[in-house]
Amino acid sequence: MRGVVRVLDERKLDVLRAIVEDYVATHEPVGSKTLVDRHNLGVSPATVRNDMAALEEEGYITQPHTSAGRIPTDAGYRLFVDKLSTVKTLSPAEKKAISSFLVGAVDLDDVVRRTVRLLAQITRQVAIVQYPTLSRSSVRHVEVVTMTPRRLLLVLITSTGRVEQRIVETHDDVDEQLIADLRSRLNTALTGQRLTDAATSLESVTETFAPPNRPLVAAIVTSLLEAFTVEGEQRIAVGGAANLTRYGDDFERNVKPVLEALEEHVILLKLLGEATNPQTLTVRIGHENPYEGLATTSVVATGYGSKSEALATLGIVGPTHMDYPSTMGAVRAVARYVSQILADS
Amino acid sequence: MRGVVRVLDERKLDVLRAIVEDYVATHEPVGSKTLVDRHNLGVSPATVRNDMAALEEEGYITQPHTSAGRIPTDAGYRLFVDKLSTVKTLSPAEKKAISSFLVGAVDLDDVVRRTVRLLAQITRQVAIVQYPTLSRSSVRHVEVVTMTPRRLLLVLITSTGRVEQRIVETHDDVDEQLIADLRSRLNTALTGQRLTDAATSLESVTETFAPPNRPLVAAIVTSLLEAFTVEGEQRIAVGGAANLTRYGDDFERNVKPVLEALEEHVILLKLLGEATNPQTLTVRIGHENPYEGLATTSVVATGYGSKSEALATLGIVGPTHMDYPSTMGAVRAVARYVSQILADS
DNA sequence: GACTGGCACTCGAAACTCGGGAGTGCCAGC
DNA sequence: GCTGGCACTCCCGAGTTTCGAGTGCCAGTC
Repeated sequence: MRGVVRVLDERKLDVLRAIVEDYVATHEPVGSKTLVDRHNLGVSPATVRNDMAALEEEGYITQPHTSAGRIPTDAGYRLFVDKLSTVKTLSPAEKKAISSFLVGAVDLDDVVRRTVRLLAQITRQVAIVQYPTLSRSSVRHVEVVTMTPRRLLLVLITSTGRVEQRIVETHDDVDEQLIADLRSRLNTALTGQRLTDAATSLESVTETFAPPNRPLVAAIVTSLLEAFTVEGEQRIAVGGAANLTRYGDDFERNVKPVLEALEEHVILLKLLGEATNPQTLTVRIGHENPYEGLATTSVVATGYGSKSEALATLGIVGPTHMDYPSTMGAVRAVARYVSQILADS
Repeated sequence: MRGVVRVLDERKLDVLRAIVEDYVATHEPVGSKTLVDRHNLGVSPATVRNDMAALEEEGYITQPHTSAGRIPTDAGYRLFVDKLSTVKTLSPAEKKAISSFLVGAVDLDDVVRRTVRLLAQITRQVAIVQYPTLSRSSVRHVEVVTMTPRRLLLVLITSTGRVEQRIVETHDDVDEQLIADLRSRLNTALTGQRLTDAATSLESVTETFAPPNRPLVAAIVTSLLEAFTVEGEQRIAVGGAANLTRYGDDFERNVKPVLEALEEHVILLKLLGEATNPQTLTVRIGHENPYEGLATTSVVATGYGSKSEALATLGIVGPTHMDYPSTMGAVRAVARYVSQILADS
């Protein structure tokens, strides 16, 4: 067990880096000879073999079977991401493509849709974008519309441009005058409030109404409260599932669980994790993921929103053998551009 | 060529039906012996072989290779769907499951989301649901909200409960009083109007404003017009992509084009086709589809909405060798329940 | 001590062979 | 018109062989 604490020297790290890069490019186990041929390591295959034996001992690479080349382990990728690579910055052309893709969005939905598409396209992975969190935004406007005499539609517009709707069924026909009254009182009480604080303000609104009207008002208030909290957090957009075809074979084991996970937005939220600011990239590799179906999968995510606090998270899901430097660069760049668009000019 | 017009007798049709049912169940070419064993056709394998030869001559079945069993062609499925099968009605338990799945939806988005999920679950195929078409609905309410001094949010609420949003950027700071004025005039002019007719009403609204304000009003009107038309039609929800794993192998050829098509909502809209009333089921089999990537795929779709006119279309996409009677039954049933939910009780 | 060339060994992938069996078409007979 | 019989076809899977990339180890060199 002495070997475990041994410090890996510079060249061994070079070898690991070469292995990761090669494997990512070819998706085939890489042997000592090929490695020396393709990267100019300045040493002989035999030497590389020794280094590889050491790296395997440390758990950074592994052999699919005896007498095959090596492939990186999760730990190998982790070391690569943390120490051996630098996030690639995009070319000016790519940057331009991003911004031209995002301008012209007509509303928040459109921004999110375009972002998903863009992210999927440039990373060639599955893209996931969370809608701006409600809890950090404030009330811009509340609208109450009568659909039928016994059916109301509540519309909540937040400072982030997100629009939430709720249908409320009532037992008795509602009075238009009362609705108008309610609408104005709600807006007076709520406009500008943070959603998290709005709950208390809502209660006091109820009390300003005459007792006979209380049940109706209470129903509406309850519905609004719902809109303020749980449900809203969960909205997510997914795109680029067709990129899963590039996973290679072993469809059943690799692709199926991913497709299943993509249907479960709760799982996706866990995958994306806590929102961070756009400077910080979260990378989860293989088994580090909180969902076992994605053991052959990595997630690259980051927050977006204003500089001071992140509104929500976006990222991609792809095979562990992805091109981390490029992918991370793309995710970060997209997050920054979206933040800009949302902050407006 | 005489054979082409020959009328297939009763037993040959029985044989075709048996072949389709067997192939759908096993996904393996079916031979004369197996067929006689499994279905009690009352004749010998040799006789069935003669019938099969005739059916192949007519183009309803084919052999993957010499000395293998037969599989149905697109034409075979077509005949099966048109003449040889009856749409399966759901069991009471299933019906109950459907309605309990759909009640409790909080808004239109929620209805659509739940419908997609439900449809995918009971058909075990990929489900597609189009949002209620805007053109057939009318304006319930228009809201204009100031986000920042130079940024307005338009919210359009339709009679079908659909909520459209549009962001409008202005060159100058806008006057709150003007906005309030605009809001009320817009609502007076538009509320109750069909979206298709709203365009003309909008123009007249512009003219009621003083010339200095016209540019701003025009910008808003333009944006509203957009919301009334194109973009809105295209909304679609997709779910159940994980069911694609059951397509069997030949992933590259079968699954990839489907995944790609699912990303292209324009293609999906074409696939779903014209909205019909919930009584009429549209089935497109294999090459009948307007998209060549889906040559091994069938689409079962129908309209939903009120009895008199369909609001939009929903349906499923699956391999041509699907269980048509059950699938068609499920699609029809879901469409009816959704129609009910939307029409309300 | 670190690196290298050489060498025997391992073992999966691909090519090949081959028999079994499901399925067919045809034909003569009932 | 249906049936049993029969010769024929040809895919599939199991078993076998070959091939070669890759390895670990060792003795030799700088």
